[in-house]
Amino acid sequence: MGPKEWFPELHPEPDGEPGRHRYDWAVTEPRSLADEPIHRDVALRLARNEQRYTRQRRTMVEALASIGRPATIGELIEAVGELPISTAYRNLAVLGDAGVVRRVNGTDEFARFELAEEVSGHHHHHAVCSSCGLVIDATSSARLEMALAETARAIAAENGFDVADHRLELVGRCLSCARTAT
Amino acid sequence: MGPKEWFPELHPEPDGEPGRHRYDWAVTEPRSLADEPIHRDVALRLARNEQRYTRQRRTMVEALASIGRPATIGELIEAVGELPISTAYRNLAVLGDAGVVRRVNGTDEFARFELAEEVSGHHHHHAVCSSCGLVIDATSSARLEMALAETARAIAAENGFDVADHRLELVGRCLSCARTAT
DNA sequence: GGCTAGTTTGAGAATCATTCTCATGTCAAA
DNA sequence: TTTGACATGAGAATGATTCTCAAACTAGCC
Repeated sequence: MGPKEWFPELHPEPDGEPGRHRYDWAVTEPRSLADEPIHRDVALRLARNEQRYTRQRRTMVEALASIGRPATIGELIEAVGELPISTAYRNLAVLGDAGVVRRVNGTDEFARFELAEEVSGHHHHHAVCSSCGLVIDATSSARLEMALAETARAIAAENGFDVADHRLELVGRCLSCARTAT
Repeated sequence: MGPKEWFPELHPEPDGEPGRHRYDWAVTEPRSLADEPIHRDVALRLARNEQRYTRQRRTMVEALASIGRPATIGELIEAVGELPISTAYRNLAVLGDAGVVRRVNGTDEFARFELAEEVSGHHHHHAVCSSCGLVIDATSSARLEMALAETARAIAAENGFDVADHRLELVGRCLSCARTAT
């Protein structure tokens, strides 16, 4: 198919370098790659899987961190700005394998993604809006968390299931949908 | 277009009635329609939505009840025997609107369906296998259930979310996958 | 009994989120 | 700089779910 134009309108050739294009996802800034603890952690987890922490992936991690709740693919792409769908899904899969992001199933048909608790350092549960599908983080006190863990442990013992984790899901109406009657 | 053959190989014309076909979903047994409490309840809920409790739908409800855990479309079809996919999805939607069945999201890409707790009378939570996606019911003692409800209530209060329900999900390995290493 | 209106069904087409393909660009290490 | 391995982007493919519509059914009326 010959040398077709590849993303030319978004990334024109830099001046003085004909034939060479600029790519946002190039890993060209070693200085700032690990200047934040979270990025250092992500880079380490990716390295364990022999994966690179490219600029694209860093942008995605930062977008997920800034959104602060499980984000759909659309929300993630919007937050990042330029992000092809195929790359978004592929990198989410890579980050998922590395234990950096976790996939969250809500009530609608859209998958949502959030930073894993081990990366964000933010243990939480989820409140799901049964009307619009919005998922927000729900934190709890240490006392409540202990009761919940104890409950989960006992339920697991009663049912003979090899439980590694537990998740509490609160189903109801988000503030926006609660305002709009029915 | 024209009068094409419609499902002829599965439901041949009954003897002596040329031109007439037999359909499994026909509502032709009023006697046994409501002879069980659960069927009476389901019929009532469907009637509230101006929907009929056809034989197909009753078969689906019975299959869901007998499976005893959230079932995938494939499992449901297998349990029923003859059940077109389109009819299965449509009736699950109808039963869902009537509050008879509930959709359960597991860890894999398959939606699962179970009888609503109001119909089955069986309050429970779910244990999800992170390996194969199997979802089984997990019951808990009254004491644990109270602690869990209290926890959910407090978390909801802390986060200002209009919570109507809560669900606990235990993630781990099912017995079958725990046996098979890795 | 038959007739009519509205409902349910089944097969296949359509939808659409997600995954896959592959040519091309980029990185890291000699 | 060369080379091999990995990352990317556009589009095609996949596949669960939903939609379409003609045909078959039920309920209610005569």
